[in-house]
Amino acid sequence: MYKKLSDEKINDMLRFGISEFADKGFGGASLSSIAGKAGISVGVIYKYFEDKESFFLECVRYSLKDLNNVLTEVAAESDSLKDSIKDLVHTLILYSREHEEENRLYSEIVSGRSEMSVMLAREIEEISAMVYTDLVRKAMDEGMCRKDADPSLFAFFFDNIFMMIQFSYNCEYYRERLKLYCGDSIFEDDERMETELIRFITGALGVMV
Amino acid sequence: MYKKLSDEKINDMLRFGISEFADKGFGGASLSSIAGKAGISVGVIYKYFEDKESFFLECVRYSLKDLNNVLTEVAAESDSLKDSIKDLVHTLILYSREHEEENRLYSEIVSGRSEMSVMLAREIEEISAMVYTDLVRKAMDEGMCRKDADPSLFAFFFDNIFMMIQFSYNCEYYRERLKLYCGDSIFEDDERMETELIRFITGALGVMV
Amino acid sequence: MYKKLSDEKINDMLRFGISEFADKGFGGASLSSIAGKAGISVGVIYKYFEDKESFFLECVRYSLKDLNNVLTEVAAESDSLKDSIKDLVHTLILYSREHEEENRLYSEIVSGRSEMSVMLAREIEEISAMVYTDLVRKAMDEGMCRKDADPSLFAFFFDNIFMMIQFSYNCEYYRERLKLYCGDSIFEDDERMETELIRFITGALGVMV
Amino acid sequence: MYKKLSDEKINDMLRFGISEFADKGFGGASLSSIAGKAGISVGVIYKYFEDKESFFLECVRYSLKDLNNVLTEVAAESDSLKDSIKDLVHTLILYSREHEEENRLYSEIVSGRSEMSVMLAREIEEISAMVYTDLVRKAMDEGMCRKDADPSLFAFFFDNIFMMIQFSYNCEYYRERLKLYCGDSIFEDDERMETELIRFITGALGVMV
DNA sequence: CATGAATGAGTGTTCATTCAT
DNA sequence: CATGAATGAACACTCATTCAT
Repeated sequence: MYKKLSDEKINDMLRFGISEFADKGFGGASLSSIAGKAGISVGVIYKYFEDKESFFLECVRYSLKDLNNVLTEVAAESDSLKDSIKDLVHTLILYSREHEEENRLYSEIVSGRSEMSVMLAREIEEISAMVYTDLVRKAMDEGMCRKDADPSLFAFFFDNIFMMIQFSYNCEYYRERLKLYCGDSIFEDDERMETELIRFITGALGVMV
Repeated sequence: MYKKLSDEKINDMLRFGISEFADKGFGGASLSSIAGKAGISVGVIYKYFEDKESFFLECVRYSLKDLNNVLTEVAAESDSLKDSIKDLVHTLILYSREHEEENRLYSEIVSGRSEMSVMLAREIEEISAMVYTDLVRKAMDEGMCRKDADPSLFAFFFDNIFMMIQFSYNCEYYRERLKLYCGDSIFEDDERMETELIRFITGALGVMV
Repeated sequence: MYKKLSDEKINDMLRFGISEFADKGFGGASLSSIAGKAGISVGVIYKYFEDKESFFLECVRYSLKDLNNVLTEVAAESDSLKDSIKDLVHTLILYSREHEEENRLYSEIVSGRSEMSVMLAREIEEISAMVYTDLVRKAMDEGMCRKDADPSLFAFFFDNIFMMIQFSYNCEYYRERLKLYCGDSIFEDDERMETELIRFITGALGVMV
Repeated sequence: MYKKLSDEKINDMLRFGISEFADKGFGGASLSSIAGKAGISVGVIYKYFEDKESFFLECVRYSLKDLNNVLTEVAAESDSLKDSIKDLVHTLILYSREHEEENRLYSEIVSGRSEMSVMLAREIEEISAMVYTDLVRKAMDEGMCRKDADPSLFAFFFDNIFMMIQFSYNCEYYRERLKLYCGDSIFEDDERMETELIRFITGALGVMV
């Protein structure tokens, strides 16, 4: 009670929010359940956020702020397209491994049907869309990959696979689906995934060796 | 799973269920609204199904039973890998265009968190997993594509892109995301999508010309 | 539970609604408290009414449908203005005595500040406004009362007193106020009230003897 | 009832309280909104008052202390009953015009159901009850009006009309009701109201000319 | 056996009230 | 002593589920 929620509690509020939204979806999540788990009162959520939607959005932002940044930073660092892909794929798999909840929340929002969807898509995907497209375009200009690609769509396809990898490590349906293709062992052999993914993408882009 | 009541009514029950679940999601859908639209009583849903979730699952099965079959049939028909890809991509885009509801429902289940995810993934994805993997394996055996591919994972990546295309034409978040890459015009230029997708996939698989 | 609320229960729902709204006002009344007292579930109120406001309005209508009708009928029955006033006053006091709850609800709505106010005023007051005005006008035409009156305003003043009498028998503040003027005994001497009220009004209207 | 804090702030607290209670009613008013507008903290309200109701009562007292005093002073000033009535009616209409907030608050309390109703009625109505009764009694003694009146009840009826006029200029329901009798124009013709009200009352009291 | 009215637990949200700061 | 963040009970309202008819 009483004075200023400790930073830790505020953090808990968001963490348990993320967890609940990731598990039950926006509609299924209950604010009082979140408050209970975080050891705060329902009212306090409304001190910090306008309503359930605002709170959800903040959870999403808090959760995903690094997600794509990590990848876009990696994309910017490497010199050649080839290295970029290698680093991206490596980071992607690591990230998928280490951010279960964030990735499940991500999967939750992409299936949402509210007006938030448009806003969130812009916020979350805009930068990576630009970065990946530039990556492809630059490689084309520099003769580092096939010349006949449509950079926007190739970047899009490429990002599609990335997105699906994240889900495939973290969301039940996707996990099971990956098992159908590769068996349980795939979850214990990240190197295999990494190698093949690099092959697939460099092949698609016609990356020069 | 069920017995009497005019077949037509049972059909309506499922069709309107599909429509409502696709539009509003599992949580947002209301059984009485569905019953109302189908011209039956709520009670009858409970005669035929255990609870909302069971009914939802049956709607999903009913809706998606052809979804991937269409693609697997196409995959089986063509002789060469190259033709298969061409036909698959063409069919995929057509299908994405013409089965809005099914695709939105598909997106609803993949993000779902029920214990049924495992069962559903098997039911829905098993055949295409096999077919695509075989397609790649056969092409490798016949020397029609690169030799160094892992057929399971390459089929998986390839199916991932297909899945994302379906969502990208039908679900809000994904649609907005595609716009970020290509602008609004992409939704009026299916040929562009088709061409580039074929290029990307044939490139990735190293399909021989 | 289960099939069709008995007519008695529906009646209870309205009666306890009236009682709660009369006691606590629109804002202060609680639908679950009403449901509890009436021995029904909250949900059932929503089966019968759109929302709290609709339910409130129905309670008001149910409660007040006779209120002014009683008076307007009396006004129509008598031949002379003098007799009308006598009968009206008599009926008014009887009614004030016998319809505690209705009168308290009436007092509740007149102090309301919602958009309902305008609608309710029209529904409840329109007929008596016309009847009383006509009563005065007719008496003027027939030379039964003073000629210099403004029939609309005289009818209005006259109805004002009627309204206040209703409140003065049923609402705490008004009751106490009446006591300040006349002492407790006034509540045990309806004849005194009746006689004086007739005198006051006939005097005001200049009724010919 | 309270002690420190700059007098100005205490004043603000009450003034904004009055305004909020008049606009939204007891239930609708929010203490933090009032505190916010008055530039104080909610806590300070609780330092000075037991709870919301006590604060409300103090607002009422502060607001209404002059309300009836104004009229009772006017009643005392004039010599003849006739002049008194003229002056009272004139002042009443002016007051109704110029004290919207106080009058709406007045209407809020009279319909209130708290245990304080009794106390408030005494505080607010006692003096005018005496003054009006004396006015009538004195006029009777002096042969300035009819002899057969019951001074208490005649004063009561007369004050009833006054109260209703106040509400009819300021409260939605009552305003609409007045419109039903006289049309919108009545709100732009105070002279008409004044003239007729004087006629009605002098008639009722049988004031000698 | 279909019906759909009734149930009641559960939701988001508000706000009077408390008391650590 | 004023502050205002935190509390939590209370509200209107929804809807999956039940079972008398």
